[in-house]
Amino acid sequence: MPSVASPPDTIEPAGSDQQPAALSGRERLLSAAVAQFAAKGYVATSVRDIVRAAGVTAPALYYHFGSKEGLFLTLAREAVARVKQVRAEALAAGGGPVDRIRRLCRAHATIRRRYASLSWIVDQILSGPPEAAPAFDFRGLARESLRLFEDLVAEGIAAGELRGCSSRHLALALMGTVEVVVRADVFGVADGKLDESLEGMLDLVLAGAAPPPTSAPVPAPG
Amino acid sequence: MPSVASPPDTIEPAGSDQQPAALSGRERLLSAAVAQFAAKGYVATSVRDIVRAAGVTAPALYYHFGSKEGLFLTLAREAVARVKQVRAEALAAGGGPVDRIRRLCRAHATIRRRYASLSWIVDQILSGPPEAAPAFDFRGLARESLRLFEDLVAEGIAAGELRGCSSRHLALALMGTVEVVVRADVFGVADGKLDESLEGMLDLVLAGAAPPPTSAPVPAPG
DNA sequence: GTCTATACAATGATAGAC
DNA sequence: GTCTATCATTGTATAGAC
Repeated sequence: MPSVASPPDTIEPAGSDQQPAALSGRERLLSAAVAQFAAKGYVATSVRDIVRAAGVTAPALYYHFGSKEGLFLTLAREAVARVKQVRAEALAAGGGPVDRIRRLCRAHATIRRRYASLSWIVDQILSGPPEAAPAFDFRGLARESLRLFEDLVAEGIAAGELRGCSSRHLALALMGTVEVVVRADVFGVADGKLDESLEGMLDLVLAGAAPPPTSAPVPAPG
Repeated sequence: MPSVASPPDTIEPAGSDQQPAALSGRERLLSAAVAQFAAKGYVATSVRDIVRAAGVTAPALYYHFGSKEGLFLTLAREAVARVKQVRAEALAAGGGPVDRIRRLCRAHATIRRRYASLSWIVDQILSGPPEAAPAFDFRGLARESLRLFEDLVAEGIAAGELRGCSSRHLALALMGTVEVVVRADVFGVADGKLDESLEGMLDLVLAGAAPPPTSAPVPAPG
């Protein structure tokens, strides 16, 4: 019974691309597939490419995953699981709504950089319409994220940490912030400046939603 | 001598997908290719798909563009030209720095929705790394856009329309705003609300960079 | 669970007639 | 400038031995 993510880091081990021969064929296939899909896209990656990189032969792939698409879907499910996990962790840490908003942004940005290959694969499907890859509902994940931000914003408004504004608009702006940091290399932003850029953008966006400096501030309800 | 974009709207005519039989084979090929590339991605689109949709045969494609890649590059060059043109128009209209910033954002968002297919093809190459499509330097275009926003922001700060803040960070936040509007469908935002969303987000982000309401405001230098 | 060997469809591209 | 016919290659996938 195939269960994903049992080994600590099947997918995308830190750094180089050699695979410890100790890994099973199945694991080597998963690992090789992320790299190949990310580098060339789903369609452009052939089964031959994957099995060669994994050091196994084609029938091994079909034995474990049934098809190229099956392998992809396994990867996709793992990606979703990781996002949900990171989300939960970021929220569990507590703090005020704005603190949690910032943490959630950082968490999103971090996981998308840490698992850049997986993340790109997801993007491929999200932005790119059908047939570019097997059907998989990543949109649900995106909508969930937006909803999460909206709820946090609403909470922040209720708590007086944010001024009354459209929670939808602020939530979208926050997601845009994360989006742009993740694709920052496209704009020529140095890797070392990504954290700084994210914080700077968050400062700006959240400043736009800061409550007006009234003479009688509302520190906490009640 | 192949020259692109001579006819008013070779690429992506409004609405449906029928092609007026009056168009030349070359034009029909271009038009069909955008649609197909956008729908399935570069690699997943076969030469046969394109020529069938264009109502011509394979040798016609090779006669005009030399290869599938050549056809793609022709499209890519046209996309870049359109972006530069729209940019120029948005800036030429004059007004204060903040006005031009807003116009530039709207222009970016509009053109990317108007030429959604072309735009998606560009994204495919921008976000997705090599081999997913022929090499083409769209990054230069993205960097140019960022630079443009930075300059406008700097100008806005100098003019007192914006408070002193990192022009890089504000520029990135603005690009994120556009980015998120373009991909708004991913988050389940209704098409009819895109304009409203963009304006709302711009209000928020620009509010975060608004100059402090000093007792002695600085309406204009000198 | 992994291999060798192979089936068979689809691909990008071309030769040469008109 | 467009066609018919075709090539070599690569694609996904499988049968059957070990």
